[in-house]
Amino acid sequence: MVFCSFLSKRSCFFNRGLHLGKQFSCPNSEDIVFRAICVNLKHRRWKFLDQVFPSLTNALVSRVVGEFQNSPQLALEFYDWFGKKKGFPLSLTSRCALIHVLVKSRRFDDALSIMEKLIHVNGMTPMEVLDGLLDSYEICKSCPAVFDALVRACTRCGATEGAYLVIKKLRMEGRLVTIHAWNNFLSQLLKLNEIVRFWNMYKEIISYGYIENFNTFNLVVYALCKECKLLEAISTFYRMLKSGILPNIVTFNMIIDGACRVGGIELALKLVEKMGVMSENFVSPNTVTYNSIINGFCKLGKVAFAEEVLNDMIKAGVKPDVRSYAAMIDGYARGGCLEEALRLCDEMVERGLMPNTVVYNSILHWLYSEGDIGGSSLVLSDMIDKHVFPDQFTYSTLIQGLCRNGYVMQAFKFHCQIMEKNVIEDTFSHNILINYLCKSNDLSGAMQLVGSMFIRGLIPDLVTYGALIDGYCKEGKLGSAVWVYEKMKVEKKPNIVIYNSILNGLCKEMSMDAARRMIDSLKSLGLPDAITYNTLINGYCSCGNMDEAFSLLMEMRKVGRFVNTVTYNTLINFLCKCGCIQQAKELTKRMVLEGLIPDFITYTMLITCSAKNCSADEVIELHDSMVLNGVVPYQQTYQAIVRPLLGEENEETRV
DNA sequence: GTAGGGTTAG
Repeated sequence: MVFCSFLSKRSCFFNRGLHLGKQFSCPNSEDIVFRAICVNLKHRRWKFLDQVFPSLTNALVSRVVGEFQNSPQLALEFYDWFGKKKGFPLSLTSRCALIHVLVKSRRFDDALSIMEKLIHVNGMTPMEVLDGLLDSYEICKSCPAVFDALVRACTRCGATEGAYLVIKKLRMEGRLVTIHAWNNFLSQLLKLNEIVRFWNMYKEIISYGYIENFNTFNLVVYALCKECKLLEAISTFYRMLKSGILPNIVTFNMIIDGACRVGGIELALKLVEKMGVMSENFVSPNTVTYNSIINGFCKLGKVAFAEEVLNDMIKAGVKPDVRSYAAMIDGYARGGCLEEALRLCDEMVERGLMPNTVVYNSILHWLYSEGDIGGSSLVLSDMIDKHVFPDQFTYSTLIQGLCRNGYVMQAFKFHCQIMEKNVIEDTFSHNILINYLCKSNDLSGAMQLVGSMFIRGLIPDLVTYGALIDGYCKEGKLGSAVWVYEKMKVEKKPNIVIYNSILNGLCKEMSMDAARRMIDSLKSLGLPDAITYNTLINGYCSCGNMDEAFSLLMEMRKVGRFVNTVTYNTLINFLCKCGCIQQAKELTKRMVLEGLIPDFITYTMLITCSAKNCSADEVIELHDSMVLNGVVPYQQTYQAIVRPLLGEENEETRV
């Protein structure tokens, strides 16, 4: 050590020595450089290090990093200093040496960022990084946590497959990653919404004999809630308690939010109430808890209740945030109460909360839905004035708003503008326009837009393909639809929406046998939904095969959950078209008995048909009986048909 | 680690 410090104090001498060392290939020259670097690095004498830089080799870098394994900060600074130099690239081994040092000293974030750089910037595969770490493992006397860190790095930079390969290879070498690494991997799968894979992995973990920890349990609860399997989520909660693991606020919130999503707000409220007892008084509701409940009420259209929850929240000392207000503002706007929504905007500002992009997007969306172009323009200018930045949602909301209100040219112009600015990152805006073109029978225009998506590096998704397939089917070009379907199938797994469109195509060209076969195979996959059945019913009705249509209705009743208002409307529509008003009325009665309330379409169909086939009194009687059954008369139909039939003295009372 | 807003189907 004395010798080293002597050298460092005389750097000129050292430099000369180094020169000589090179000439005479002195066997100790690397040692000398190494010692010198160590001493000077200890004192952060970067200028000195700059001078010796030309003599550095990868082997030396690894040695220095190893030497500083107990001073990871210095090792890292050395690494960063080296990174700024232009010379030779650092070998994988030197980088891995540093990773080992950082992990051993529990500086995980630094280790992770180096590994992420290796994968992202240097383009290495996770397996190559793993090989580097394995090669240097013994030399660095590293610890197994380094492999957990690699798995974490992979999941963080989206290399999910790589993460799994790493785990698998380690397993084959007899090295097991810990449950923490698996948890990271599982968490990544949930973020990607890969639920099927999540459960496969989970089974694999359990089969290896790992003991689930707190995080594993929370992930399982989260996965179950995502799948709306609320009871199973709750039973996992109890399994957690049995294993001696106390659930935390996140566990509760996931279940409460899950309950709200399936409309089980009462259960959610009960859970909030019992939270204290169930957690041995460790857990109490936080902002997330209240926001889930608020959102639950808002989605049910009960915004006034949500406001009460907000007041309870404040009373309980939990501060509402922008999300609390965003949910209620969206709730009011969704229900057409824009004024109430704007009132809440003022209220949140008074509470010191500024409306953000989400709040503006929501108001914009519902204003456009109402056709209030003027209002949405004002909101948009306000958004710009207040420097609230638009995002992907804003762009697609504007494009859809312009399209659905007839400003198609402006929508395309706006789309081009934002494309030029390169701010479009997702498929929504394209999908909206493609869908619009498909609906206007401009399939070639739609295909062109798909082409421009590819050019921009945007990969068409199921919605894009769905719009095209549906467009072709509606045009009666089943061949083209199938062509798109085949193209899509290479990359994506079709969903029920796609199948429904194809089914509709088959029905349109009256290939009812093929349609029936299709629904049967969909059934074996457990895929059909209400729309599948309704499409087939509509198909049977269109070919005049009412027997098959009604026997399908029976079949649907047996299955249970698929019969809805549309099912009845389809059948009633065809009975009306055939002039069978009596049967149509009978069917409407049946519909009401099943607890389904006829909507404005049912009302219009029946009134129009009875006006053609029955006496004025019968039409009025039909109107009255429907109103008694809770039907809200469709004003346009009422004004055009029913009202003129009423005597003057009755007019006022019935409106 | 959990909560908000936008696209497809009869």
